[in-house]
Amino acid sequence: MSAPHRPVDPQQSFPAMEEALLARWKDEDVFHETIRRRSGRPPWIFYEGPPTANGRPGTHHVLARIFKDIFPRYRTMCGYYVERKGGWDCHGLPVELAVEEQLGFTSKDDIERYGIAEFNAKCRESVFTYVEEWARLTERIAYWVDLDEAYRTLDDSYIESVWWALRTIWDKGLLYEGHKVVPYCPRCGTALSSHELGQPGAYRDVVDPSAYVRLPVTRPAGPLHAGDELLIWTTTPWTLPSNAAVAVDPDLTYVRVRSDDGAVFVLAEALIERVLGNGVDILARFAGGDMVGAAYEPPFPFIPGSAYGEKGHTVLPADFVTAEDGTGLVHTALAFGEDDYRLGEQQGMTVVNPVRPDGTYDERIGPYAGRAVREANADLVEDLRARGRLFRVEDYEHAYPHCWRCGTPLLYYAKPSWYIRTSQIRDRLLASNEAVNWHPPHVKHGRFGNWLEGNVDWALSRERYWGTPLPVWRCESGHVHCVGSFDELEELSGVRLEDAHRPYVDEVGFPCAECGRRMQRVPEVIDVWFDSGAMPFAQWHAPHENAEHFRERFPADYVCEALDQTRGWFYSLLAVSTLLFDCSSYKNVVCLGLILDAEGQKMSKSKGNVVVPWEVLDRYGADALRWYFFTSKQPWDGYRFSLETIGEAVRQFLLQLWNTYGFYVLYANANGLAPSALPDPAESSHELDRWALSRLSATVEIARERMDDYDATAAGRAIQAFVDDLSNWYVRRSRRRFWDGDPAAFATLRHCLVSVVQLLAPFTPFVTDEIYRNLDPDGEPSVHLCDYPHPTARNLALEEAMEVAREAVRLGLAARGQSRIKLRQPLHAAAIVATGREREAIERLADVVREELNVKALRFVSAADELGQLEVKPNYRALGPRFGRQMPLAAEAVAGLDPAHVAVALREGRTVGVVVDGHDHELTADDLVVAMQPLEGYQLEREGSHAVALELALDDELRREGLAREVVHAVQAARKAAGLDVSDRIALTLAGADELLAAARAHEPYVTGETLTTAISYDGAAQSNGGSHAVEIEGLALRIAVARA
RNA sequence: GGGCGAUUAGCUCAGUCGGUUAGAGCGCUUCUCUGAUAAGGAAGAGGUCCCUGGUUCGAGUCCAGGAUCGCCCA
Repeated sequence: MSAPHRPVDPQQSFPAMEEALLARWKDEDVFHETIRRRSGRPPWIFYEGPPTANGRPGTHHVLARIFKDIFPRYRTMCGYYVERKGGWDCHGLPVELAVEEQLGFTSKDDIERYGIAEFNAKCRESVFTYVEEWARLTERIAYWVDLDEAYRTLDDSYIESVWWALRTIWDKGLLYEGHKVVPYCPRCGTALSSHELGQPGAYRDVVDPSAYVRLPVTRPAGPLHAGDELLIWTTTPWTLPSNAAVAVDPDLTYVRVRSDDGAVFVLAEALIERVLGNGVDILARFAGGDMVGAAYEPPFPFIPGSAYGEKGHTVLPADFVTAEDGTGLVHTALAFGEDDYRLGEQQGMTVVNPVRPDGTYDERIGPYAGRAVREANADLVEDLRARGRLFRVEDYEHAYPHCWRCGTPLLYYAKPSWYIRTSQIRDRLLASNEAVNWHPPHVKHGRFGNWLEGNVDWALSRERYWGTPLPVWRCESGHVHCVGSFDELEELSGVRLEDAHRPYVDEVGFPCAECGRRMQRVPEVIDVWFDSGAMPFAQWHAPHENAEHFRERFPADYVCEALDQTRGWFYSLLAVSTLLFDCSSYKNVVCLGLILDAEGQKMSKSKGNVVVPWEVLDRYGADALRWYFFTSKQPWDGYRFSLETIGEAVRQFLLQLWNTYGFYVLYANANGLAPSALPDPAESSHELDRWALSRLSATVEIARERMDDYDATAAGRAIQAFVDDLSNWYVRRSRRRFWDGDPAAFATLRHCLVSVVQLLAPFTPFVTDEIYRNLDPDGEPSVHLCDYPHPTARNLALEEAMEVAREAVRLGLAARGQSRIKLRQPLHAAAIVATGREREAIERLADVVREELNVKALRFVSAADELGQLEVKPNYRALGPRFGRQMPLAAEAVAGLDPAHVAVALREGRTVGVVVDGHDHELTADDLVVAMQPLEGYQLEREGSHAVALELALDDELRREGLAREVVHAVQAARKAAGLDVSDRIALTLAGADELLAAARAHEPYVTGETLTTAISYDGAAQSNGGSHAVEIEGLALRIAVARA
């Protein structure tokens, strides 16, 4: 008889098993088969948010990728057709920076000298530096995604789709060139989008000099006198050479005050004390509006007031001035602040920007020309001091934005730039968001919703090289045209693009349709976030190709990324699709939290606390890592991650599952029971079997319900709870049936195990497939080709009854523990306090309870005062609403009742009367809780109204039986020490104390049966045999010899 | 400075509609069981449910204010 199942190694290395399964999946093409099986079924759409492969994948990428994996797997098993097209984000500054670093470049000039074509060729290579490690990790963690068919944002087809999108937006009048003050990186030579400002590490605390500067009035207005000094405050001294005006709040109260040294300062009244201290002499009070028009001497002489127009170096009214900090008079440098720029626009002033794109002053700033602006701060302040123009300087610590890639402090800087007028469709963005199901839900109207509320136009252009070129052509007369396809460009120019990137696309020109002059592409490329936001259609080259294909796959049912993508991909997806299709690209989204180290510190290379995913995978395997991420907590709360916590996940769950499976295989093989020989588990009449199936069905219900709601955590925990029930209750209580070869027990356990691995397959795809293939050799080739289990009929009464019985067992075992009488020693009876349904439940499962407690009989005690004293308490939940503020009085009245009377009355279905505050009330069984108070000296365990007591008296018969069990225990140990298999038959020889031998004789069928003994002797002849074992049982000697029969 | 979230045992986390003895796992101590054995069971130690105030008969749970941490924004 060959064994029905491959033997299970209890010491199985999970990583080794996983490697073997990876090879089999590859051979059998299981992933694609799971999709092929569902072709023609309803689609369920998943979009992959593209990572960039120019950096190594880290643990946080593993987190994202397994959450991208689990729900598509689940939906596939549920019968949906779930394609999983991978993707790579290829463009953008990170790539350029890596190449610049490699080539030792420090500025854009270096790139231009090197050649854009050559530079972009390097970028193209660099994008995929780590693509193999990404692919290897992706496969190793069993993220089933099609990387062979992955979309790549650098492909010309992808770019053409992006062009189509931009052209469509252009046609709607939502693409425009504007001049705005933008955060600008002087090193990278480009503006940063607001999402880039949102990258981790963008805002850092820095200390800048904050200067109070004196500006003498040269032409007074209103109450001002010539020579009065306007006090202004700035935290960016480098903008002072560009001072164009001073802004005041026309309605705020300002004062002229005389200071100690005789100077007259002008500032807001509310800020006198903060700026000047106490005891100043107020000369005049007036509204800010009164000062408007006054002219002053600027802090630096480099740029004359006239350069800004008529209003240069005068006092202007503005709506953004507050008396919160500073002086109430705001230094205004038109090119370097959004408010400043807007004010200049309103006042018809000319913007003068003496700062070069590389962040240095130009020749207009005399001695400072060529210097990096922020580095000049200190010298500028000294310069002011030397000329008596500095009132005070202090260190000012504030969070200041930095370039998220190169770390350079940004400048706010007026630049021409291309925008998408997203602010105009703000309401549509909000409406799109309304339709999205967010996990966790608070993101929807919290972080993300608030962000949409404050939507500003999308700064789209980048003055860089490696990116999707902005398809806008402009002629010398300023006419502009946006191109929507390569065909269109070819028609216009006669040139077919072979590479849509710079510099090739820059070389294509054509005559202007309006004036006939040559049109040339504008130099900018676009924000990479627009690339990724365009992936729903661009991944298919829609609409130029596959338009229908795309429509069938839009929008996505599911996307998942880390929480930091709220303003990244989640926004770009929503914005692009709302601009084009007026709806969101995704219906359900899961946000993942941050991964911290074991101490709660953010993982970073500089701290050296990064856990490399490979370490975990090599030591514990992918299933362990996946299980930890799925079930340890809600994924958006973030993780405290360490190797140790993963080890716990293995011990807690995977080993328990593995042992239960190993147990099945061991005994199914020992009994030669093949799956085909087993009965239908649903036919079993055994209570434990029916209980297990009902619990299984309950678990299936929860798992499906939670997985449908994208809650892997609760689903996984429910499955784990079932595995625990299976292992620590079903198997434990059924062991006898397994070694007796009861087919119903095997059928039940096998069905439960197979169902469990089907439920778990999306979570831990390796161990589940290993188990499935061995338990169901005639079934599907892989568990991943199975259908997700469906719930069957529950038996709620039985589930409840088992709860009650287990509670009785728990209490009984606790009493055992207290009594110090070993569990191997049988006792006469356990007395259980239970009435009504609870008593029925325990009677129904009496065998289970008796065996577990090792007692001969169960005795029920309905009049519970036999075991302890009754106590009656109010049921607050029921009585609280009824009595309200008189609840304490009611509780008092209840406490005054006679518990014995109450118990009798309630058992007989009568009500109990109480008087509360002079009024009569009737209380029913629901209104009262009858509990036990144990009497002194009883061996009793109680909890609430439940109690179990053990009868401790032993007689000779019980004692003999206890000794017989000790003998069996010793023989089993001897069998094991002799290296016998569990099914080997033996010849057994016993010798030693008469009392032990008598006990064994008295229970000989039991002893021989338990130990698979075919021949037993008590003559001690085995003493001469080398295989003899000497043990001591309760002080009595026993010698045991076993030999294979 | 603003928004969002978190704070429960030494650690990791549950805690439903507000209900009166706040739980689990890990770790620790003691015992026990064992034909799954690096598993299982019992007992013990371990708690200012972040703080303060409020609502309520009753608050870990609801409200307000504050603290600390994290993320996002300015």
